[in-house]
Amino acid sequence: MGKPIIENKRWTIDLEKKIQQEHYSDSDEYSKRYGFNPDSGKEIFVVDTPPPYPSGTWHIGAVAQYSMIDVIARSQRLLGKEVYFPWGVDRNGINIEFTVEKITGRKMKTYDRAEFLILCKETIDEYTRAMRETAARVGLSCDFDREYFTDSPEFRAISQSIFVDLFKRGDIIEDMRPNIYDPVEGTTIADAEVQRLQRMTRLIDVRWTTEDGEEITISTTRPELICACGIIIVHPDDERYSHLVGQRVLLPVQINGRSESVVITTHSSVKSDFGSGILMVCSFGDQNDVTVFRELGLKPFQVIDLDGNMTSIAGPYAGLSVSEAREKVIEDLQNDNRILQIVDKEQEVPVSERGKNPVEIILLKEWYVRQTHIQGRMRELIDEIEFHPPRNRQFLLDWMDNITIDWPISRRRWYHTEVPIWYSDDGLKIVVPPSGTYVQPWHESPPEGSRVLDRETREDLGGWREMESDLGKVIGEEKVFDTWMDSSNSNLFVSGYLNDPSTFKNAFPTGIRPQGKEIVRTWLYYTLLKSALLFDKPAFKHIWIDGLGMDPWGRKMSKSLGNGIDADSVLECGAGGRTGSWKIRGPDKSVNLKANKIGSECFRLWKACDAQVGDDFHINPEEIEKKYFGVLTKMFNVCRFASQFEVPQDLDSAPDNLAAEDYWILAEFREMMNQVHSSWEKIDIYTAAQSIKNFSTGVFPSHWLEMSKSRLYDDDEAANWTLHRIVRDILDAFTPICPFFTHHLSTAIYGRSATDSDSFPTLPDGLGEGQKAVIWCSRTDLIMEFNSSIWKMKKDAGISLNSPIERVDIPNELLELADSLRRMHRIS
RNA sequence: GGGCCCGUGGUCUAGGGGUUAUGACGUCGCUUUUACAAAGCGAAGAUCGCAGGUUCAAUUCCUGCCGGGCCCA
Repeated sequence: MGKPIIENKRWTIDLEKKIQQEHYSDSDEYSKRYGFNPDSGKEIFVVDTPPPYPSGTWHIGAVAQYSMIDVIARSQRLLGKEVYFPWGVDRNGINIEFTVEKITGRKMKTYDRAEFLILCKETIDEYTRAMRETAARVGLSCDFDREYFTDSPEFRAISQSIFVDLFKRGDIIEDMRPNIYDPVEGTTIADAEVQRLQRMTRLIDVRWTTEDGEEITISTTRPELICACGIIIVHPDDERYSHLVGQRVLLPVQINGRSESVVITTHSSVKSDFGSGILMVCSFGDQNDVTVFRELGLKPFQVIDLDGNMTSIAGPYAGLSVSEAREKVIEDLQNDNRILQIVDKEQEVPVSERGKNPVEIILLKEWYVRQTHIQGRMRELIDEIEFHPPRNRQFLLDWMDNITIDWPISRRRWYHTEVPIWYSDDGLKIVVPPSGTYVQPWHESPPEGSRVLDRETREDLGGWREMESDLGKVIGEEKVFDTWMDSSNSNLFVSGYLNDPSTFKNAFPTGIRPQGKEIVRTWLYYTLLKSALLFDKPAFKHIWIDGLGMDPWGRKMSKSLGNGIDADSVLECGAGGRTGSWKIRGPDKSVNLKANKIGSECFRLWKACDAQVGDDFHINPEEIEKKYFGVLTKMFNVCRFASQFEVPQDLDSAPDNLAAEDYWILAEFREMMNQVHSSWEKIDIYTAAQSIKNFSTGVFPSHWLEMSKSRLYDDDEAANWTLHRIVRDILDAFTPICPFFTHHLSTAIYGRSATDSDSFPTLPDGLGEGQKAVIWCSRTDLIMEFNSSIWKMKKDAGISLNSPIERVDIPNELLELADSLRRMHRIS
């Protein structure tokens, strides 16, 4: 026994930052510790880290989620697996295009394409750096040496290779189909990117006239689409209109180059009680129009062009924008005395998620991934995957229930992966690049090794070099991929697909996909789709779907609500003596939250302990400190206490003179550690965290330690062994949650970092297990009750805890502990 | 309109057909026992959202309602 090796009296944020900096500063040591070595011979476990999108500051909810992904990675290392925890950054997409447009005040399409791409790259590089700093600050143990960007040639080459592969198999097709289109941004978008906003619109009752001269009323919010009307429908059971079925009706507006009348028929999609109960079906007002056109085999009219203007079919309205045309049509109808009434009505308008522009459904030639044919098989494959928590599987199944059309993957944007295709002069053949080569067809020719395919049959016709002269002037495709087309390859990329086939064999299906529930319908679904199409396999072994970070009142954090919390402010709270304070707009009034010290370790401990996976969690810095910093202080002091006693030479085998209380606590300890071990195996962070926390701040220090102090001070070998064995093992078991904390303590006391531990610590065989251990565990409650009763007795008697006390009977079951209990409480 | 989640002391949270209903924070009281007052121990504090139903027995299961949240249409 001597002075404690641990000098500080408590854990501090400055100490934490110092350890953190040391931890990341030596990159050799870092990669030895956390780098991925596919040849280690251990079981490979790949984490398909969600590549964050750099867009300024990192949302605290996301940082909290990432810290838990790190807990998963570290716990799997502790279980002896070869973990690949990649660090990827998702940099493709319309977001960065918008950012550059905003910074420069110029729309993308006024730039030269190459020049604009450079601007995007420079801007996103800055954000990328800031993000990596936060990643280190919160303790992520990613393999930063293998950092990947989704806009890198290597990543994009994979996306393009997969595209070519799926094209050859017939799973990617091009077709002229109704597409959801954002006319302001000039691009197609997918169903998953459509959002609905409540807006006031005018519902207009228009008088139409049949061939027989009968007048009928049709209500519409889109009178400018009358020129695209393909058919008029009524409900088959609606007797008011049964006499009209089969008649033709004249369009009440002027048109050009199409029939001036349409036929009336029946369709069950009509709601008879909406408006007059007669519905005009136009190409295309909404998704139902698309369905009716398809079901009835009608030929759609292309009345809106790519700029959102009316085409020649609209006759006098040609060239006007959609909204101008609407006003003009209303005015003309009014002059014609064809408007019966106009009612203001609240309506849900579909808008694009990114640009918030009202979208149109128009006919476009686009690329699609076929998906409707494989839904059944996907369900079978999804059944093989373990979900955490199981109930969150439902989000995915619900989304899949609603899939009725193929996935449009081409976009008319720029900072994305290019569709890797060139078209022959006659348009009948296409040229595709060789696997592994990234191409930009809009400004370059097909590279060496490209192949020529029949555009229709997909048959390989030969090498590009040999056939070049027959193809005429090839034209590069200008369109790009939807960003999900890239990000849905993340698991394949990190598992070694195409780049490292031997690793891929062992690493796929990918170990785990951790993500938030808000992107189940996109990132998760599309990834599963890819694996189903390419390999007929599930993409993952485990899927971990966490809830969302909310403000302290349970509302989503957002700029408009003014309730956001910056991640760095929480991680830096307490550093250099600076406290944290947050002014947050609550439901009623603004509230000031204050905290003195939080940091990464406390933050991670909070997230691990406070909410089960899948539940939304409230982020309140005040509570994080209040509830969890004390836990760190307590555990720190237990270690500090232990550090004053010399560490036994041999911690692997127990001395044979263990006292009864040692057997007891080792039994409790073994049970707790079994619980933690199986929790780490089940990816149950919450239970592991709670188990460690409860044992090491509760029964262990308050009962065993107090009971054993006198033996420890007397240099009792058994007590000393028990103390150090438990403390050392706890640090190992706890290291996934608080890596810097355990690294510091274990290095100081035991000369080796808990973060390096690659096997879950287990007590020597026989110790703390078996029949006797079960009996000891059954006595734990009694031991704690007995101790409490003495403490209470002394308190009631008004004497201090180290005062002697007389005439106390020790319960029969605890007679083996009698000596220790007497010494602990000074019972005479 | 649909799916899912949530409603338990002042606040947050665990549990789950029969318990004395778990723990944390806060409050109050007591205590500086050779680790820890940024601590320990103890106490007070809950008709487990509301209304029905099933049951010998409901906080727990079922139905409906109310309130909050997320996603979708």
